[in-house]
Amino acid sequence: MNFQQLRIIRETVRSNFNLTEVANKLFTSQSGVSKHIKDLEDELGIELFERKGKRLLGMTAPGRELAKIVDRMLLDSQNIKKLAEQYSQQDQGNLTVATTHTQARYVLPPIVAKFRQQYPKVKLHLHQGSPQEIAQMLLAGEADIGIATETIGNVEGLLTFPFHSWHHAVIVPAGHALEKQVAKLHKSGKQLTLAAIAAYPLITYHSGFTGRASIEKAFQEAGLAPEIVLSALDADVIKSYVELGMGIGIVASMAFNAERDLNLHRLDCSHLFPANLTRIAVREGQLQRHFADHFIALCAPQNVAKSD
Amino acid sequence: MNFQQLRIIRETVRSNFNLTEVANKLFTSQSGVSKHIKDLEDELGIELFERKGKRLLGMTAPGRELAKIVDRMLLDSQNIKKLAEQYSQQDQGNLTVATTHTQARYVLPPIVAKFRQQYPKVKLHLHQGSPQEIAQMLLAGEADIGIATETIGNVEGLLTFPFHSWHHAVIVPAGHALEKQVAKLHKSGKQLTLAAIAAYPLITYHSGFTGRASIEKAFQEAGLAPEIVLSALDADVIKSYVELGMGIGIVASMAFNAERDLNLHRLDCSHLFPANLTRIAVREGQLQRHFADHFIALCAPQNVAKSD
DNA sequence: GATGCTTACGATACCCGTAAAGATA
DNA sequence: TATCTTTACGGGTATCGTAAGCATC
Repeated sequence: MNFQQLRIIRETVRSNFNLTEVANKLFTSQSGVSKHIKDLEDELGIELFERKGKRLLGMTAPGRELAKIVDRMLLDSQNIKKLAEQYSQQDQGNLTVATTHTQARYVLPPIVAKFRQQYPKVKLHLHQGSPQEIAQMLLAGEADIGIATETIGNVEGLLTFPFHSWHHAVIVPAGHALEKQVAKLHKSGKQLTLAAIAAYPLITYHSGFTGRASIEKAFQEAGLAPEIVLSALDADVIKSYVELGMGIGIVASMAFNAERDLNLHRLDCSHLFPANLTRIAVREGQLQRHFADHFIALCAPQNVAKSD
Repeated sequence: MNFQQLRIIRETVRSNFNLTEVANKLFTSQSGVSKHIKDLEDELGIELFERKGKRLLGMTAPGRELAKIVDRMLLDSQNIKKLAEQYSQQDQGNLTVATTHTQARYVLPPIVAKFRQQYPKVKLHLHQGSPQEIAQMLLAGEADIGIATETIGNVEGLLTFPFHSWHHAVIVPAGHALEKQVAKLHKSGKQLTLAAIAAYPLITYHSGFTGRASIEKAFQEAGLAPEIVLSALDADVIKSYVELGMGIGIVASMAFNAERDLNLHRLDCSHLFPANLTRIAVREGQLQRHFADHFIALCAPQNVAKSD
């Protein structure tokens, strides 16, 4: 048994049992991959993979159990390397943060700026993706820290803790009818309603992103079925189309900047949609460079711009 | 990094940083050991061992942390082998039980007999040692199951659960004065006292064995300092000297067999000494063959002979 | 002087990649 | 036929053990 064999086992699972792909990912030859698997199976005296003729289709029962252990071992092997870097190059190295557009664009900048000041020699990698992709990157060891709002909370193998809580807000073109409506309501001591919002065509996030689920839930519970004319990955795109007059937008409230978004106005609706909790996630059992812990420490409340 | 290097790191710690010894233990050459350590240190870019000139004296801080991870990895590598055996040879293999004389001689026989019936192809290895040695064997992976009474409960890295609870008993030569004394006490509804026992020279276990600590504690709390004229590792030895009239014995009550020990009588003293809890221990994180789990299951209360 | 670690060097075994053959869709 | 896996084989590399050199006690 050697590490190359273990890497091959892990990569075979990840690559859906296509050994050619495994060879490419690990920068080695197909034949070597094949032989390594055979050698390991011979050494252990058990079949690890289900085969139909020469094709691999999946794992056997012992194979699945072995894969779990292999994952742990390779994680530990990574931990050894991280440990060594920790001591040999105190404040140097790489930190990969996987996050969504919203966080990267509107929440993380001040934190990243502070971090760079403290660790000028650390190379920061900011990866953008969906919450699912972020979880995958963490589990595969491709990212050190993940930050996302949905789903990330209950992924097996991840350790998460709260980062910050925020609300959605409605954005409208300056002078929009809804804006006047809100002004009137305020005078009589009332607030904006979901029904009033649902009367207009909406532009908001793709499902799975930035609290889209909580928006849908709020409307559904109110018995409303608003027309969502456009969905996008990020608030910048949404704002562009709101400016064009295609509809009113629902975005994370911190995505609105009064100084820059001169053609838009923000309407508070923290009473309409439930608060969203953005979480920080790391892979369970993975050793973190000390500056990674420091990055997480920087994500304390006082460094997060108030958005409501 | 390869497994041989990891094995060498682990063995170096275990062998007190004597590389010659490491080489012998791992059946390889000194020079190879030396080179492997150097290679690993070079690869990681850190010193793992404290050196004085050419001698290794101990570990550096990163070395100590690395050793922990290495232990985990090698444990997992063992787990992979166990897993493979599990599937390739269902009911074959080896089971090493480390225990003390008392358990091996008076408690385990019926359990071992049942086990052999169920798994005739499993080779059982019964290792005897002190509780400390038992813990060491478990932690080093040399034994699968440990059974002992003292200290084993709070050893880091071991998982323990209760096996059975038992009391000490006093044994005396047939017709001994203490025996008559007890008979009298019984008639007036009274019981044997510690003071009555302490009046005679005592023969019991070595300290660290079979509840010796709880015996001492009981006397001490009663303000008594009995004379222990002989201490031994096991009840058989103790009984021999009690028969010779050297003193009265205090042994685990299950060590007395009325049918065999015709020259001795047992006096109940479950009210004088606290109960002793014998525990079963396994190494934390170590995969167990399924017949090992079965062995533990056999240690259920109904299979343990009542001793009080 | 005895023990213990390191370095040098030659033999061996292992790992890798190319190429050809066989199997599957 | 195109894709994929296995087997065979030659070249290269890494590992191992012997032996010599050199510290430490």
